[in-house]
Amino acid sequence: MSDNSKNPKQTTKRPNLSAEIADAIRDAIITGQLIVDERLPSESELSAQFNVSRPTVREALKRLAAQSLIRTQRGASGGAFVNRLSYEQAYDQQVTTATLLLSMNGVGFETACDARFALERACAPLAARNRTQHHLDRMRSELEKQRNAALSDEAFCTSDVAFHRAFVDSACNQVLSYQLAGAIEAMQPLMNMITYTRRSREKIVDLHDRILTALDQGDMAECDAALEALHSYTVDLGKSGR
Amino acid sequence: MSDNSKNPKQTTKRPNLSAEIADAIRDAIITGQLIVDERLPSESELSAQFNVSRPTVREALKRLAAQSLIRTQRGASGGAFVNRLSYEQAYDQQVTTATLLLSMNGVGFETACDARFALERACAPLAARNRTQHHLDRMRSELEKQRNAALSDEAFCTSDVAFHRAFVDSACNQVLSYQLAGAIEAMQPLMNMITYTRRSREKIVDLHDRILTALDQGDMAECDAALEALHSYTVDLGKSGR
DNA sequence: AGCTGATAAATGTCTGACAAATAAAATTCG
DNA sequence: CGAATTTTATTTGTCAGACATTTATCAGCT
Repeated sequence: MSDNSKNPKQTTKRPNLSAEIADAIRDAIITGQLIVDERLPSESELSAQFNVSRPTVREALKRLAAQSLIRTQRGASGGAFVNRLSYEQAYDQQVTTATLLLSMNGVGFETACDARFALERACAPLAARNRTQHHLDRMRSELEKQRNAALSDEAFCTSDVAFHRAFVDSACNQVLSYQLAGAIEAMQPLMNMITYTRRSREKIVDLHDRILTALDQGDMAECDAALEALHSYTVDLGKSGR
Repeated sequence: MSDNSKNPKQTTKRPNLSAEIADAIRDAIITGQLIVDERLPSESELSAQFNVSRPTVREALKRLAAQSLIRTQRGASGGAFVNRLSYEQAYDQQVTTATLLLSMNGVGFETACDARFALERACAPLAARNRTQHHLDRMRSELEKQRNAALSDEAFCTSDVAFHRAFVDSACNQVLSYQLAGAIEAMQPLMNMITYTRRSREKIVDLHDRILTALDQGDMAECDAALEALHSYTVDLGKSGR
């Protein structure tokens, strides 16, 4: 790792040192050569190792920081540390990425909707088995909000998302919750924008109630059926708008 | 946007200009103030606008580049452009993030497995409806590979992943394919490491065959049953190893 | 008109410096 | 001797200016 800069274009004529360095460090983290909370060499040491200037190293480190792979700390015994990727940070990235994918690639409403409900229905069996009173309470609380006719459209939507998030969380599977963060949160604006003028809150609240009741009783078939009904209703709303 | 540097600590004592600038630009992209393929101001102009130096601006831009939000181009009429986030780029990030989440947070084998198969089973209805001959051929081709007893463990696993990827893709829903990239690819090493010594290839191939046959016939119930069987078998393998 | 070379604009990189934060060591005082 | 305080060293954050490299554009020549 000392003289890798002697030969000018060793691999594939890369005019992008900071990206190269970032990739090298990223690989070291992914393969486990650098473990969580381990401190990277200081910027000066890294610039010496890679034979580049400090600004270049810094650009590489910022790339990694943007992915939450490292965190930095100033001062003596400060530096860059391998970051334990938290679910919260991963959620945010997931939501950002999913939002952009939807808005930038002209994904059709029905496609997004199909994906969203397919994923959510995947949670039903686990949710029926693992849900706790805490989850049921969260969902019931949101449902009460939604019954209030004075609620603004925006607040109704937020509560809608919270309801479905609680449902997903009730599967008690962090991986699933993470994976669905994008599907649920990113599609809120999309679905909201398309359906909020025509939807019947009453019907949605009824379906939410069916879901909650089914979950309470551990009836995963009924739960799935209610989700499917919500799916159909939403898709129909989308179609009628075109 | 001109004198935002006059008051030293306007919001929350942030000693991190490059992060602040990156967030500002990111927001502009997400909210649609900057649209795809639009060119950002040059680094010099940005440093003037934000009243910071060019290296600081560059660090901000590298953060965005790391998330594939922008791309840069050298030369006259070059610069930073808002990037159309492609599914391919999103796949990579998804897989990287999911891999790290699993390895860094001590996710149990069963939890990961439950999530993985729940998500994959979510594809079954859509797959049964939308699969094309192309997808079936891809899966059949992988299945043939897997029947070859001379195949190395590693190659068998790669083919296994390719088989499931083809299955997911057969739902013909890009959003779903994107969401499942992490679930399928990131868990390969995990599942492989745990089960490869004890699993029966024959049994797995049989189950793959059931899945493929069911998909061919559009029998989504049978397809789901086969996936559930594969799920149970995998979980059992994990349990017996503990 | 078509090709060629100069020009300008932009990113990529380097050097060197200073500011700010922070922990550890050194010092001072009770 | 022990505790509080000051100093010091280390490291990241920021700045300024410079040069290298790439690339589109345009002037000029054949």
